[in-house]
Order: sequence, then structure tokens, then C-alpha cells
Amino acid sequence: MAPDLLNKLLVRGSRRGRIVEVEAYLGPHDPASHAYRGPTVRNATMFGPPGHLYVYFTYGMHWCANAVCGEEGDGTAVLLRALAPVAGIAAMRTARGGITREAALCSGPAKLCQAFGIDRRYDGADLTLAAKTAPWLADDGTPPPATPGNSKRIGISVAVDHPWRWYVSGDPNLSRRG
DNA sequence: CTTTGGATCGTCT
DNA sequence: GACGATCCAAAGG
Repeated sequence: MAPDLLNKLLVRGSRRGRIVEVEAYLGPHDPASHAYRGPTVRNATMFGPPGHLYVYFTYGMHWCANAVCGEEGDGTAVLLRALAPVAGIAAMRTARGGITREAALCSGPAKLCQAFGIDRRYDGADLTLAAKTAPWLADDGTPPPATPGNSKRIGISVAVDHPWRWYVSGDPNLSRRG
């Protein structure tokens, strides 16, 4: 499912961004996944029904967001790693503390959450409903890339060899060149 | 351009 | 008590 999320839109209020980079985390079978050691209070949303947002806090200051993709009980999710800003860019700049370069607004998993104002409040949000204030996912008809870029995952220390990162090749908003 | 270190705290051991 | 699905500024080449 991870590459199929490429080119979908993350929407929150007036802010819109096209998903250009994701990583898959395969639940209890994946040592790099928060779900590896089974359900806890923190990762409960991952084990819930698909189509919901799993938001977690890390490094003492950052939020990151995933789309839950497995059936209830599976614990599988896709980390949203980078977006191409589409609308609400002024609001993103403000939320990002005045960063001016557009390609730096959403070019990382914690950056896009900061740009969209996503935190614990939206853990568990239903991504299939066009909500007023909560984040959701829209499909404007743009298909995923026919041949997405693919690489190892970033920032993990175990299960590092699985090529479970996918991205829109050459997009300027990637967290790394690709 | 690449490398390095600091910030900062919830979560699980 | 250790560390993390990160980011940024500063320093070095």
C-alpha cells in the first residue's frame, strides 16, 4: 500500500500537501516498527482499524504521522515522510517558524506535522472523512508514479536493509535526494 | 557540500 | 535510566 499512497493529498483545513515520500512499517514482523513488541498505550492506534492516523512523539520534541494500513489487530502502518506543499503555504510557513524556502516546509516526517499543526490531538483521526479541522486524505485523481523511487528506510537502527521507503523520484520536497 | 552536536521528554526496560 | 521512524545551526572542507 505504501507506494499507492504517493500523490494522494494530505488535507487539514486550508492546508494541502501531496504525498511524495513514505515508508512501510510491518507491525509485529518488523523490528523497526513501534508495533514490533505488541500493543501498548502509545501504539494502540496502529492496531486499530485501517484508514486512521497514528501520531507519535519522538526525540522529546517532534511529532510524526502514519496512515494505518493493516486490518484491525495487524499493527501495520505507513509513515508519511514528505509532502509537496499545494495550498495553505502561508499557514505552513507560520507554523514552521518563518521558514521561507518552500521545499523545506514539509521535507521530513516531523516537518510536515509541524507545518500542518498535527500533534497528539489527531492520533486516531479518520483519514477517510473530509473533516473540518482534523487531517484527512484526499484523492484528486493523480495516480501514483508508475515507477516510484525505492530505497532503504531512514533513521532506524534495526532491520535497516529492507527497501521499504518509496518516493516520487526527483521531487524537490524529499527528505533526501532521490 | 558534509559532519557534528545540542535540544528535550515520553516510553519501555 | 537509556534512547528514539528528527531537525537545525554551526563549523569544517
